[in-house]
Amino acid sequence: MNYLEELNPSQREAVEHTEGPLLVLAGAGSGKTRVITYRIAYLVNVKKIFPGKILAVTFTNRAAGEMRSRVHSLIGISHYVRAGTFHSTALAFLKRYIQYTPYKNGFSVIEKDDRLSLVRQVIKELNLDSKLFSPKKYMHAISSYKNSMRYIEEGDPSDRDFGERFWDIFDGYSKALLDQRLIDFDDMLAYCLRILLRSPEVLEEYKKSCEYILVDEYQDTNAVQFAFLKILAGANGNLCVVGDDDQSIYAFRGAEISNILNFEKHFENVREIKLTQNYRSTEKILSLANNLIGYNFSRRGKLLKAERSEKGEVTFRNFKSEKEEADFLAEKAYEWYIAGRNLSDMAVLYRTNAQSRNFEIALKRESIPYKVVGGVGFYQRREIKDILSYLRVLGNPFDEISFVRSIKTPPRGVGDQLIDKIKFYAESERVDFLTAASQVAFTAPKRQAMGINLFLNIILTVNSAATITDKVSAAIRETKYQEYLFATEEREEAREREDNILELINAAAGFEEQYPDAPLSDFLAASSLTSSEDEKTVLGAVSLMTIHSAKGLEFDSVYIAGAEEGIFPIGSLRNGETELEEERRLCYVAITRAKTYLTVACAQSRIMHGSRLKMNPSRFIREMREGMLETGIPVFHETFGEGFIIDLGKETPIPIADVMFRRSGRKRIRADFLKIKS
DNA sequence: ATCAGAGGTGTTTTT
DNA sequence: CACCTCTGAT
Repeated sequence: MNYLEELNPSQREAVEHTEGPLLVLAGAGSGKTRVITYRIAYLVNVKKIFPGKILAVTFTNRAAGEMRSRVHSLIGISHYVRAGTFHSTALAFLKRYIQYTPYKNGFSVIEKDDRLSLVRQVIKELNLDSKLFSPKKYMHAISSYKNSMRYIEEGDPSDRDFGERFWDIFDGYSKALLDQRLIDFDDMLAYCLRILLRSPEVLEEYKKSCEYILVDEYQDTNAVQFAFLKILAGANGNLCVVGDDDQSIYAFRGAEISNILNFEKHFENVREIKLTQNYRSTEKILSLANNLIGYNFSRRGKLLKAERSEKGEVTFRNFKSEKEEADFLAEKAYEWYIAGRNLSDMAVLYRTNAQSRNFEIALKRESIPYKVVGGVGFYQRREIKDILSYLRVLGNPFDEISFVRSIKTPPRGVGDQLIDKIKFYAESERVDFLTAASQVAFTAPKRQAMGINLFLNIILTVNSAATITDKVSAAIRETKYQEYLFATEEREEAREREDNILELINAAAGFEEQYPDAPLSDFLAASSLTSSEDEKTVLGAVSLMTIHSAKGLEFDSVYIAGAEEGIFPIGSLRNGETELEEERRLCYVAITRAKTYLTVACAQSRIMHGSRLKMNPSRFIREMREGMLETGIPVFHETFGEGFIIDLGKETPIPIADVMFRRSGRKRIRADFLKIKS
């Protein structure tokens, strides 16, 4: 087994320690994926474990795919190794044990946007004012509740934590899901766990296929995911979790950093291994990362050591405006390109998606190829949802949202009133929407009946197409979707959307190639589980993305944009320190994406919410540069008084107000105070 | 039934 | 600024 030689001693230990709970604290760039894949290979090849007894879980499909292909190249066959996201794993489980769910006749997956419309609908039906009862907030509350153990145990319904009408809305939403045979993202895991908790025979059986569990990005697990692992592995199980507490950036979505901080309290005889040798970044970059993260208190503590010997290059820039910030990047990208380097080795990272705009404009102007990664995902695009709604309604004719969407787009004379009739019929006769539609068409006036029949004919034609790919093509063709696009949208917009729907045909073909006999519902489920996170960076183009989407990636040159108070850290920190620490971890993630070159940029002013605001450099700049203030010259800062010029030489000086950064003593200045209208 | 325009609202990150 | 919803006109 010569590949063990390709590992350093700690990595090797992590690979070879196969029995009992194992916590691998893997710093950024320390060969985390390598450990997981080699470990699987070791289990199969050396320990002779049947691959079907191994379960590997990650958070993104991209990571799961990568893992599969790397395992494949190590051991040849990877068919029986199950590597997937928590959600795809849960979905596969539910498919297998569907008789244990309330969805014995099948279900389809409801996506985020549709969940929101459903909540909105429920709020409306309860005659509540959507201004007072913000659908977004309630959606979020429902989601948090479903990600808690109270929900799994169907906790105390008198619980009023979420406010007066929460339970009304929650019940309405739950009923709608059940009626429409829909399952949401949170329920995938919730139902899965409920079954495991309540049906010992299922647990017994399923456990056999999970004798060796590996978890990637363990710091991002939430309470339900933790419970899932716990019940499968038990206190002494062969559970190997790999993660980095310093890279926990998903608390807002329920991730519990305590899962990794207190791992050894939940399991017995835990072996802990730290991976601190960094193979990615140069020394200068790592020292910035180490300095910065040292300001956090809630962490296990570790120092990354650079294995690369090159010094690397770190630059701080302070620009007049967001425009200059973008122009500078465009210039840098041009130089990079002229120097014969690959633009895909370069990335711009920002805190919020909205920041991409200026960079897009600047790069477009200079004709530099770029790719905005993330943002609105492919399957969230309107045109894609429009076409897929036809397939979805075929897959699940009880799905009201997909039914409504498909029957009214493109418009064909079926309006809200007619749709209400169909809904009413479906409800009173307890039939699905397609049946209801055809029934209503009999009694409706000619004109209305024509619209419905037009729609039903399209559905029939799509249904009779043999393959999934053909179904997609049929939906596009029969709805005359392209014509519709060019009739209603600007040329360029329509062209782009057209490209996307053609890409959808490719996606379907690709899916069928990979899973030749999979039913339509599998394709639809896969599309629901595919997020913008899974999009790849493009060869020969600069990548633009949020720091969240950059997790797990690396680039030779990284440009961190908008390092300003109010942006990064973001200006809405409610729980003070806890959230600030998460922002700091986010910054740590951003820095550690860089291999050789790192630029941190801030602007003195920027347009936000429509008006130009004065901005101040992020405290993170100060923190990461700690110990590098060789020649700090005191200076008067117009807003905050005494401060320092910390950046000397060719760069524009960065004035930093001392009061902003003093760690002890005076109270922290609130971020919204920092936004001063000019 | 459909669309255009006004007005109001909020704005982090996403499996 | 950008999005969404609601309204009123066609």
